[in-house]
Amino acid sequence: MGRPSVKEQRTEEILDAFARCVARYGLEGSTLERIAEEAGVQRTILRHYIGNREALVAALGVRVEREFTASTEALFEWLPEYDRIEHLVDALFEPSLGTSSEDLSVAQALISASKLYPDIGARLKSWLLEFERLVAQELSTRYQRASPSAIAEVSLGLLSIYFSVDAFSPLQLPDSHRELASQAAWRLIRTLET
Amino acid sequence: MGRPSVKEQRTEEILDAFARCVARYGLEGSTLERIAEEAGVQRTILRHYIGNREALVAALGVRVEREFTASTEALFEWLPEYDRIEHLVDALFEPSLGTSSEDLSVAQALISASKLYPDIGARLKSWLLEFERLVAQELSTRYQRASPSAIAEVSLGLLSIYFSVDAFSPLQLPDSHRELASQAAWRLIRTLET
DNA sequence: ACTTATATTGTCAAATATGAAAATTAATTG
DNA sequence: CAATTAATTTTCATATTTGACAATATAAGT
Repeated sequence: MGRPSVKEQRTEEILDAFARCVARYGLEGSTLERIAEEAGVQRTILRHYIGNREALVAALGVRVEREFTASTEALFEWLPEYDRIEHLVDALFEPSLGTSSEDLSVAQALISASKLYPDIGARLKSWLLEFERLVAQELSTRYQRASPSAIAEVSLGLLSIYFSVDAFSPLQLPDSHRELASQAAWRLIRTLET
Repeated sequence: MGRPSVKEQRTEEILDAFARCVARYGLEGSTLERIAEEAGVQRTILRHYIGNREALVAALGVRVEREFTASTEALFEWLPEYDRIEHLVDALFEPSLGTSSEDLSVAQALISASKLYPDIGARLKSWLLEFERLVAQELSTRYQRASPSAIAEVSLGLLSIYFSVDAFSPLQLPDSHRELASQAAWRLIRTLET
């Protein structure tokens, strides 16, 4: 009995708003006021449902790892049976396919801040390593004769290029940059042939 | 006559401290108090020599562009006559050669914040494009038969990998990651052969 | 209608961050 | 040492941020 709880939804809304703020203002720039405004609620609501700033940051860390891991795995699940790598590269470099650009901004901001929040750093690290592992798996399935170290090098390079496209995006480089990045990724992948 | 001015040195010290804070706490997380403490002066000193927060941020932008551009060009000046690309890659991926890791953290933080500070964004953009231009120049001197687009792709890929090594560094990935990144860079470069 | 559990709003105090100016101290030159 | 110029410290006001709790409103079940 009693009034039905909206704790789940509110918590989601709040952490979503928090993530959007982090993408825009960075972690330290995301004040409780801003988060509340972004979520369209009073500031005291944040405290009521989640807790103080420390608790909010911790909750964001947990949520981000969960979401990112899920969407990364969803991406690989979604890959069709054939031309998997082609689809993967398209998803990584096509604007607004796969992981959203905002997510990567959040990831960057949290990685930079992970010296102050080691727990978040650990979570993002495990997400990233899993991402790398999935890419490597994909590559070694296609390029069975490639050595493990070659696979590791290309996987890392691929992810690096992928991340950089987003890291540079606030600079409003010409659109051609995204295409160049995609081509660079393919260059790297092709080094695994024969 | 009168007491000798230390404006130059103080200004340097303050902006250095500011940069260190930005690397650690991000731009929004760098309060005047923290910067002052990092510089070992009173907060009012910042105001006296540079101005309010807005002026400080603007000054940091100017300084960062100047410093980064200078050290990037110094790097290319420093390259010997032969094996220039080998030395360049070493400089980029060897820890603590060339541009310091802290500088790149500052660059990342400022790039993320450049939506709020368009002027800083423009400065970093021009630095980055110059960096890319220099790399491209180096590559096309060595690989004269490579097409301009191939050169552009590899230059961008190279810088992306370079930046990512630093972007990921707070995660304390195994040391092997740096080596993998370097190898990935070489893989990319070798695609320009013949 | 009453109870109950929860949502939502309101209020206050403390801590921190910023802005601005006045007052003081220190080094140099004549 | 006196004058001068600039460095440094002191002080005050204001705005923002955060924390904590009280008070009220709302939607269920009985």
